[in-house]
Amino acid sequence: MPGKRAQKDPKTRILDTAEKVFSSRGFDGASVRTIAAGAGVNLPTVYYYFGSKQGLMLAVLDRRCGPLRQEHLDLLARYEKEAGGLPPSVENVLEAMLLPPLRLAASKSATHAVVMRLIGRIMAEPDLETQTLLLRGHREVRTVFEEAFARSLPGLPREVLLWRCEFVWGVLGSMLCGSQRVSNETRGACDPLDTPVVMAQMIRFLAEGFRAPA
Amino acid sequence: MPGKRAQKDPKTRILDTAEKVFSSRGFDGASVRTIAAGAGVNLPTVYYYFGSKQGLMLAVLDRRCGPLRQEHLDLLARYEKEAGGLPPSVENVLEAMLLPPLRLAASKSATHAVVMRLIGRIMAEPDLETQTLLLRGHREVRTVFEEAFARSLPGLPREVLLWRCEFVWGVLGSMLCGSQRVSNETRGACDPLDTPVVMAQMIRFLAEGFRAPA
DNA sequence: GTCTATAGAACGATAGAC
DNA sequence: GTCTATCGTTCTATAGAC
Repeated sequence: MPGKRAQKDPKTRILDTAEKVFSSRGFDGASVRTIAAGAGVNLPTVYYYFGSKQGLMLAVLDRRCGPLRQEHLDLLARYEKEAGGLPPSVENVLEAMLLPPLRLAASKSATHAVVMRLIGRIMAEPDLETQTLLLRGHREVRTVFEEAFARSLPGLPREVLLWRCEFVWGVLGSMLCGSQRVSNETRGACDPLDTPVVMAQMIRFLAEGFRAPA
Repeated sequence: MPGKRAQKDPKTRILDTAEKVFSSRGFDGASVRTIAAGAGVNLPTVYYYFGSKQGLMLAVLDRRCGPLRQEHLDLLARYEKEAGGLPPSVENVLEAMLLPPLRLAASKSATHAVVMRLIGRIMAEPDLETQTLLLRGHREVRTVFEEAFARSLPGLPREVLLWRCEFVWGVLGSMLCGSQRVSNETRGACDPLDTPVVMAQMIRFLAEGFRAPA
């Protein structure tokens, strides 16, 4: 263990800074130089640890995606268990889907907050190849929730279910990357970083949508 | 009028190319040089007509936003008239909100198609000032639909209505800028460029959400 | 209005000393 | 592992001839 007040190691400082800068400027808008300066290291240090700008971006995502996926799965497992054999309610599945990212986005520790805006932004990533690469860790979670909804709504045709899952990911992404915009345009009436409120509003709205007849 | 088969004027060619390039690469990822080359003009010609990269982006948006807003208003007015004094159904308001951009996005004439992806992408624009500038033409349309929903759902508290409008714009944006992603991830089962299908799916889902009790 | 040429700065990435 | 220095490229934007 390092000294009582030692700075974090350079690799961590670079990741912390990178997720802030990528989050606020986007991948193209961020520069490795800015990240290096913010982390208090020299430019080649970034390349020593991460090889390239894209490698850095992937490392930023990988650091958060594991824990986030685990939160998703744990929450879903808890509701499945509470339902005891029966499928959990649509509301509960939605909560397992939405709460972990929204809670992270609203986290007061800025280092957790920004990466969620980043994830929202990836959904609008221009380059399809890059986007696919960045979303590779998302596929498993997608599938898990597709199946959870299928159990909760056994009558719903597969195609309709897929559409509705996409709608939910779309709303989530727009709340994650557009929290400032939403707050601005509603003159403060709606703040996506107010987790309890946004959760309640989203779940009520989306649950009814999911239950609409096909 | 120019000759029978004369090329369009340079200004138009630049705008056509710019909306393609901005749309596929994003604002930061696009370069003025690429746009100039694609339009068959030299680099300074772009600056002669549009002054700066941001000026070009604004011109690209302005060219489409007027007609699009008009489509929104015309469609809404038609449904208001058809309802004859009564408020139109939530489904009709949703259609007036969603159809013009989705139809444009699916347009076979590529020059109309791309700008819709671009509009979706603006919702994820990193810089808040730029985003506000780019969305300035959107405010009037936002307000019009807020009021239309308020008439169709008179019992709904204002705050809840604002949240639900944001959810709809969020879903729309994600379908506009993420059509390739959605199509990929559902292995072709859901194609946001299939206008009749996506309209039917969205309206059914979102209308029920809107009608959920507060 | 459209061109050649280029300024001036920032970029991603690397070589090589220590 | 971390540094200085820099390569080679690309960028936005402009000066000035025609």
